[in-house]
Amino acid sequence: MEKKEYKATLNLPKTSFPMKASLNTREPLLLENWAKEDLYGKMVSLRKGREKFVLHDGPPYANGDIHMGHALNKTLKDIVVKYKTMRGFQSPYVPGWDCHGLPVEHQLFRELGIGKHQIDRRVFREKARDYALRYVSVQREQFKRLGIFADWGNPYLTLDPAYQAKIVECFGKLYLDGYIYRGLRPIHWCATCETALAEAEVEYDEHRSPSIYVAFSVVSGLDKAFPGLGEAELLIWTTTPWTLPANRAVAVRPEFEYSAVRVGARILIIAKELLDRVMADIGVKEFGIVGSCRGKALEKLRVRHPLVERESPIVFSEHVTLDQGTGCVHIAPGHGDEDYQVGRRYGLDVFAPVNEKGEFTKEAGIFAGLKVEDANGKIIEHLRSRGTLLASREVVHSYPHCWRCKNPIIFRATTQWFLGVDRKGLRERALAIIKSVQWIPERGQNRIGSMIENRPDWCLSRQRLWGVPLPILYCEACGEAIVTEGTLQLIRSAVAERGADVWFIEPAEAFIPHGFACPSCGGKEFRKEEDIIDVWFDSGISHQAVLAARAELGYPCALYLEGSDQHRGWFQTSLLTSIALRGDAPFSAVLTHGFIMDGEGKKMSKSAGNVIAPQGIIDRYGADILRLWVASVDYSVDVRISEEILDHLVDAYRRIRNTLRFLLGNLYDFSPERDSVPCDRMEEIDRWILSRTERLLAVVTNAYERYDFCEVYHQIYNFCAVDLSSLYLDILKDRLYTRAAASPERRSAQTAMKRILDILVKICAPILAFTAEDAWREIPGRPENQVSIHLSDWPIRDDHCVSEALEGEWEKLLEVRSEVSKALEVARQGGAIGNSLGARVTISCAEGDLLLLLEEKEEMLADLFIVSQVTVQAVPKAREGEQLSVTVLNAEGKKCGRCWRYSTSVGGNGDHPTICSRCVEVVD
RNA sequence: GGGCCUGUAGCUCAGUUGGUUAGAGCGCGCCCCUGAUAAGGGCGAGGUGGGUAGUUCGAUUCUACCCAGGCCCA
Repeated sequence: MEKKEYKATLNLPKTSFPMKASLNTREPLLLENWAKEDLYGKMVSLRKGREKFVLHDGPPYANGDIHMGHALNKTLKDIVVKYKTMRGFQSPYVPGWDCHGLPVEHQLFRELGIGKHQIDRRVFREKARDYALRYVSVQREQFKRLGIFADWGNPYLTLDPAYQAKIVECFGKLYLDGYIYRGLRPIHWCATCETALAEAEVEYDEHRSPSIYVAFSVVSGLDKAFPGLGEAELLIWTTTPWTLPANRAVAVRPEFEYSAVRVGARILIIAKELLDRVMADIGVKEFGIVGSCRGKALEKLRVRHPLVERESPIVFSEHVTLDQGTGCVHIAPGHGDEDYQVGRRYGLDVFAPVNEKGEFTKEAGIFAGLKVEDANGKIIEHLRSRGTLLASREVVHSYPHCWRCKNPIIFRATTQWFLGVDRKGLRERALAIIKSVQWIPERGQNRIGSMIENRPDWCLSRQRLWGVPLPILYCEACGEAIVTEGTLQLIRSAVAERGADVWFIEPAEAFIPHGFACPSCGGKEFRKEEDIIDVWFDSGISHQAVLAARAELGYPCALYLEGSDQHRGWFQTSLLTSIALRGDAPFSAVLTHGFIMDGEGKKMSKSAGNVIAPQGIIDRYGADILRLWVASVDYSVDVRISEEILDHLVDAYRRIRNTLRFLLGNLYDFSPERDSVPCDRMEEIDRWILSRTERLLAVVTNAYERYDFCEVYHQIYNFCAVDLSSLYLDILKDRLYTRAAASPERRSAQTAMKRILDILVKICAPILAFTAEDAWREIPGRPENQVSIHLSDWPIRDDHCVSEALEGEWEKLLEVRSEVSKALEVARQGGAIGNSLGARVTISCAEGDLLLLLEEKEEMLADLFIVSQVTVQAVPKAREGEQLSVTVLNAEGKKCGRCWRYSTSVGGNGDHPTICSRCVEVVD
């Protein structure tokens, strides 16, 4: 027989699982196939009656294409859902979208090229609805392309009439339960957009403001603090002179020390620690301290308003600091949140003589009609003329701006509707319930806890167009707010039937029960509230509109999974409403992830030009590469992505894919029922790798349970690269290819490979959703009725082949193998050998346990080292550290033309003069 | 400015309850193979552990400050 013909007698790998993935063309075909099979539907129905694990989707905003943040978030969710499904849970996943709110309004106004007052509300709302629905469908297709399994045909949308009705219902219930109140309160207000802004709608940016020092002369009580001083002035510092007309107090800190300082003809009271800085700032070089006291002693003082004829009290506030200013802080409860809080404590008047356009009202006296920004100059002049101005300059500092129009905004007291966080002990209950929720990572508990502890009441009203109306009516006669079971019932059913637009179509009477009269004055005429509800309320009650409303889900659910910014957003709004409405948290656990950064750890932005979009990654590499990236990073902190990182993932993917391919390729003639070899009759190395594989399964399963996907990734990857590719499979080639196809040795290897493949493909499946599916379909002996790996069960651990002792021995053998490799490399570099099969290795080992082990395993060492011959030699006990030495010589005999190993038996058979005796047996 | 968080080889991650020469895989360099072949294998070189100061016999691991970056808030 010729050399070439011997090749035909080998069992070389065969598989239709291609080396080249071509994910960008292959994945869409799988998606089509999954859709045709209704895989999501099957996934849910397969687990009917099983224990539930519901991950509740936080609704992304229906605006624009999805970005990496969306991709990360949805992929993490999908990994969880796929894993839990394989574990046997019923894990339905209903996706949602947040459809109302300012972003849609902004985009739409931009597209239409008009402003808030230039369009009919009903016409605008129709357009807004179309706009949101357009992006729902854009994003839905983009999410599907990522391989996310979800109830795409039946998502939840906050603009659905049923959802809107639930918003009305929840608001109504909270109202009737006493959580909602109407109050005058300063809020962020954009005078340009003429609207209140939510906290999330405020951006901080540099702004140039006046920086002035103003004296408030003490009119009474001075003797108590500074006996005998006669007269003095409290010095304050502010960057918003326009808030001075609304001044209602001056705040100090009781524990600070205050000095009375003579400056020229006047005596100023300033916090002692800030004295030098203030004097330098107002340009005073000479001054003398004439008295000193604690802030506490200032409490009974009254001071004269610097602009108008009135008096202000001194109050205490923790927010007075020594960072800047004078230690005396001007308080305008109508124009600042902290001021408001202080004012509430002291019963101060919430005064804000500024209208919605940012102009002073007639209550502001001589400043009436001026825009507040423009009034600063006039106010400063006025102070100067009254002799109360000590210094005036300008300062550039961080200042709130409107996220839409980018103009500086103001704090302005307006009538708003609030959810009282301290009503009925809500805050305290929330703080307690937080402790019973599992936060992943744990620091999330601390984070949301301190936020809830400090958060102000929730302003629920918005002066906008696109949202659900506040279901409140007012008596025309007396202004009484009307919210009753009766009105709510009418509103709720009208909204459920016709959508929230009905509020703006029908007259107020449509929502008034027959014969109803104002309980306060008996009035019969009513008008509707014009404001809408904050969109955070929309998504915040999804636990009622979705979890509680859909039988397949259920309230509460197992997990919320969002970016860490949602500690202030959705987690909190969901928690507060859920506790108020149902008395408990809507989730058992909350998992958060970080944000996407570029390769340098900087945030992505158009202007920096470092944006990487998911669509680009999918087009170039495929969704599985993106999914693998998601799994590879530690999402508990910010994650990075760059071309370099993606390149590495492509390499890693290829390694995993080729490992699967090699396993598949060597199982083409293996029938599990017919050919499996029981564990006790397997080759030792096969038992060893099975032991390792079971260990991998245990470690990976545990990592999935902890949502530690990057551990999963590293374990799988290292197993493929190290245990399999460079070791086990490399050694196995000889046996697989050259032994008789049905020999026990080869079947033993295949039995192991089949088990490895089953496990590997399944533990990859939640991550490599597409690749695992393709590989799985190629596995021999798979039950025909299972249409998808995603409908299969998680592997059950088989302890039969697990052996600590065996793994322990092998750890030592592998150390020897590493020594042999080094020696082989030296021989190779010296040109003595090429392929390691050209070598004969002699191991000299000192007497001891290792020697005994090597002698025991001597027969298999040549296979283990992939050389032709191995001899183990005992040497006398050597010095420490020189237990082992390896000698490499050319192999004995001739190279077998079939198995390529060197053997003295080559030439021994007349019929087959070019092959070794072992191969002769196989060929004959 | 405040709260929370991050900073270990080019990359992704380990680890150290303070203790001998800080690990893995990839990438990189050199080499081998050509029966996983747009694959496979071997060897090797890479880290002042963000910086400074302190506590300690000893710090990457503890403390303070600083720098860089992130989320949230002001």
